[in-house]
Amino acid sequence: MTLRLHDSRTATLRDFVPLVPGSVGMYVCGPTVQSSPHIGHLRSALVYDLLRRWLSVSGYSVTLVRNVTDIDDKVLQNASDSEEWWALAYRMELEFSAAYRALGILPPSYEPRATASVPQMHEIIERLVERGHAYPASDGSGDVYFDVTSWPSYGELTRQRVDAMEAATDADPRGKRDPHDFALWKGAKPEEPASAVWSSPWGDGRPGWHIECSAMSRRYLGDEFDIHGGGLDLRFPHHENELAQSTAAGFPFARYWVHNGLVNVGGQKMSKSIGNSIFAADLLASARPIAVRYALASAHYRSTIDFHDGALADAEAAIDRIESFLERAERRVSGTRFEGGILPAVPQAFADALDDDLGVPQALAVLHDTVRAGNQAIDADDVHAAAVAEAEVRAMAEVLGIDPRSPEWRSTSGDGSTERALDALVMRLVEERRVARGNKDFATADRIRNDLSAVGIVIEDTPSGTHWSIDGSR
RNA sequence: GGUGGCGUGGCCGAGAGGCGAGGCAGCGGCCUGCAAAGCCGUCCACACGGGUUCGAAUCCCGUCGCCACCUCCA
Repeated sequence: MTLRLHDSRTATLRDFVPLVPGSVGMYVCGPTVQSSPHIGHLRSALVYDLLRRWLSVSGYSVTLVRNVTDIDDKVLQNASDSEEWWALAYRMELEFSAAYRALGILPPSYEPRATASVPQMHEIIERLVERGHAYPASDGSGDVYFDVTSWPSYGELTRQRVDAMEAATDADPRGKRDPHDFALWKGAKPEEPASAVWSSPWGDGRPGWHIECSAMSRRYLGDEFDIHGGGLDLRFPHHENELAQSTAAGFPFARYWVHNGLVNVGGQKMSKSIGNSIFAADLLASARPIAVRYALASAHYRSTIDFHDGALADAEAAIDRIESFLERAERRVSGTRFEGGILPAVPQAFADALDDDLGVPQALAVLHDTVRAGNQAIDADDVHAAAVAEAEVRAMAEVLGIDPRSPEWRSTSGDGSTERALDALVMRLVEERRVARGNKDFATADRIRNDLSAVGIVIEDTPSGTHWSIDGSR
């Protein structure tokens, strides 16, 4: 089975056929670095991280470009006397990078900033003006607009007709010929800082929002590329406008359009006015990052996630189950002839699930089924089957970025000396408890177990001895 | 007004004409000194009303409810 993706432009599932066999060029709309990252930004970046990982595991060489919009009305608005817009943008960019890293989102191949591609934007605008699809505003503002009436297929991405669209209420029509025309270039205004002004063939100014993505996708991926991704809320107007300006300029542009669902909180869209936004920093402080990742990844990428209390607890429980199986399997398999001898591979059903429009929920079901089968094998003392299940679970978890045994989620104390010291201390208590249990002194045995539990160390008695672990949810 | 989506067991969340996804929680059992972990069993759901069909959660019609987008939100 080959990968099938839901293409928003055609609203159908389509077999994925790359432009160049063996490689994939993928452009994802990144954040406008105007304020701190929230749960929705994380979900979006995570979706494309999962797609990218699966494409890579499937044998493609993936070039992932995720832009940073570092110049924009809101960036300018949120700047202050004590912090210039570019300083704010960079501070926020660092926050985004930290949040992505914490969630195990792999860095994109390239992460271009809009302000670094202004000449490439000019090139596209020039082509549009030459071809009669864009015009400088007649009011002398220095604005340059895309002429939607000159482009009959405008609206194709969202299947809307221009004449049926609501007229823009907030936008200042200024020198537009049609209220639906959108800005490619915005003439400089006296109140805006000189640092946010670039010269252009149409006068000093700054980029419109949409043009940057057309310019940067082309710069890094070419006139035509495979996949364009972004949040569902960007479909219109942002992606519609990108598509219009790039194709009107003569470029084939994206072959597949992928849109991820949004994150609601308490049944409502997050918004500043309601004050229900969940910021990345708070979220990551409230649970293990691996559990946050699981929680955000476990619903299908196109569905809306209604984030609620308990979502993280569910995810913690699921991760714990995977983790305890892997620890259990590792203990049983190590020292046997199967240790390290099984080539890690994902089960076919798992691959089929991900090939079917990135069916993470079904893929997780396969992972959990394999965990159960592995536990059964351990109970039945079938070491070979246990080792196979262990290798499969790790392979699957690695694809999804939720392998609790992977170095990215392990403590980062470096040389392991802290772990060794702690292990020595705990094992002394475990030995003390073993002796007490041997003497039927269960009061002492239980006291030791309770004391350890009070500091977050869990004791388990198994046929192969007593094991301890740290309760990660604490 | 236009475009699109959703309603599944106590909760989360897949599926899309017949063979009970999965996770969490609960209950019963096995195991255990007691636990924990694990295993087994149990809890047989698809908004409502019609229809099509041998058979519908799935297709069709209608109704109700919820949501998103319609010019600078991931």
